[in-house]
Amino acid sequence: MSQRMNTEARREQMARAALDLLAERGSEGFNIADLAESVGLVPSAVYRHFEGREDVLDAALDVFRDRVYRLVDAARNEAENPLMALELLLTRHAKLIESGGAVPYIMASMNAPGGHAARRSKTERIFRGYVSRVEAVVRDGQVSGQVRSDVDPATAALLFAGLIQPAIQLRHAEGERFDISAHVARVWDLFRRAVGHD
Amino acid sequence: MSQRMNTEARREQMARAALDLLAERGSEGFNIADLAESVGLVPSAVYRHFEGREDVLDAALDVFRDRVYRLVDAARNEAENPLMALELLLTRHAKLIESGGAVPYIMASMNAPGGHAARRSKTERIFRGYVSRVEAVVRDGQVSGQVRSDVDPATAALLFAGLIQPAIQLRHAEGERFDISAHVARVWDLFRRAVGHD
DNA sequence: TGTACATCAGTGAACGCGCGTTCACTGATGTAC
DNA sequence: TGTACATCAGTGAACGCGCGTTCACTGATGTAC
Repeated sequence: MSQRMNTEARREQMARAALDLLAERGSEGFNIADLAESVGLVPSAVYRHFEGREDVLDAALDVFRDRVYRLVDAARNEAENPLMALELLLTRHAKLIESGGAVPYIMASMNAPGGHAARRSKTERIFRGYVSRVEAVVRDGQVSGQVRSDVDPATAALLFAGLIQPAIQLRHAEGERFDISAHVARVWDLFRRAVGHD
Repeated sequence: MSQRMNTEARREQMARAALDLLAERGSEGFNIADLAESVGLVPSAVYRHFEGREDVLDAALDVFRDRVYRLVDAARNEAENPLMALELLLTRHAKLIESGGAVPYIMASMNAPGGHAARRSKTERIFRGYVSRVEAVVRDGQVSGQVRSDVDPATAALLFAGLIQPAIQLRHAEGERFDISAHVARVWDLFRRAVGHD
């Protein structure tokens, strides 16, 4: 028998591990056997802590949501002004992509059609939550005068989300050869010019 | 016995049908039984024309590739100048999304991690081909003077790809309530400001 | 402080469903004479 | 123009693998007295 844990701690651990697997292989490739192995247990042990596969994915998405939202909130709190908050958020996304962190890949894969209906609507809610948080930062930028007042915040927020998504894909395709940080720096210049003054 | 067809015609028909199913349900939800049904045949009939599931998906991606590249080429040929070509391409993407066409959804889902290795590398090649075609249009724009010469064409092309991707996702999430055409018009203004003069 | 008992996380064997795939067959269509 | 034959697209039953899920069990850990 492996190391015993109380069910709350185990659920947490498994949800995190599931998120990592999700990032690597997508929901299509995610399976209970691999999840169990990644935490050193046997497949049936998973059912001590989750109702089933979908329940695991649901918990993984909760972890994902918390991480993404925290990423935006942290950037907003730490930066001196709204535009710098967005720049900080963007470079942190880039860092996560470089280090193989799960968050960006999941965000990218949320575009995919199909899959479990409830799970799909959950990822959509998470994405909308992300975008509306970015939108709030854009509004801050308008108040502070950094962002032009004729810019539609919702549109700018979606544009911001679009700065990273194709880059994630190229990174996945070309690996190390694609310099994410350099790309992000260049695309940030374009974004600033799009929403800023002059 | 259903309507007989020679194998070339049937392959074509099935590849197209497979692309539609792929757009609706993703590769995860795609299955041979539904494909067969959608062309009025029995599952085993599929194997008269394809080696197996992956072979079907491969053929569907060929159809997809041809359509996407043709979309870019057509916009480039029909428009008066490079910037108008990109605008035309963008509005056509929007139209396709509105009408539920397969192309945009597949493009979006190409971000997803996991899946068959060969298939994945194929979608990556297709995406790179798309981006490099857009990049060529951006270069044209620099030659014609519409696009600033300090803009990196590859970066601008990725930014362009990012204009549509998040919109596809919101459209999927919010359905009719999300006005894609209006969004695309607004985000185009931002893009033009990002890469154009003043 | 030690013993008896209850709880509950982890195990391993087995089940069963979905689904891709195979194969011997049918019968329509096109070709040779 | 009609008959015999070859070809080959479509059929349906059956197979088998992968994988999610169940369940009776084990034994570690924590609690009551």
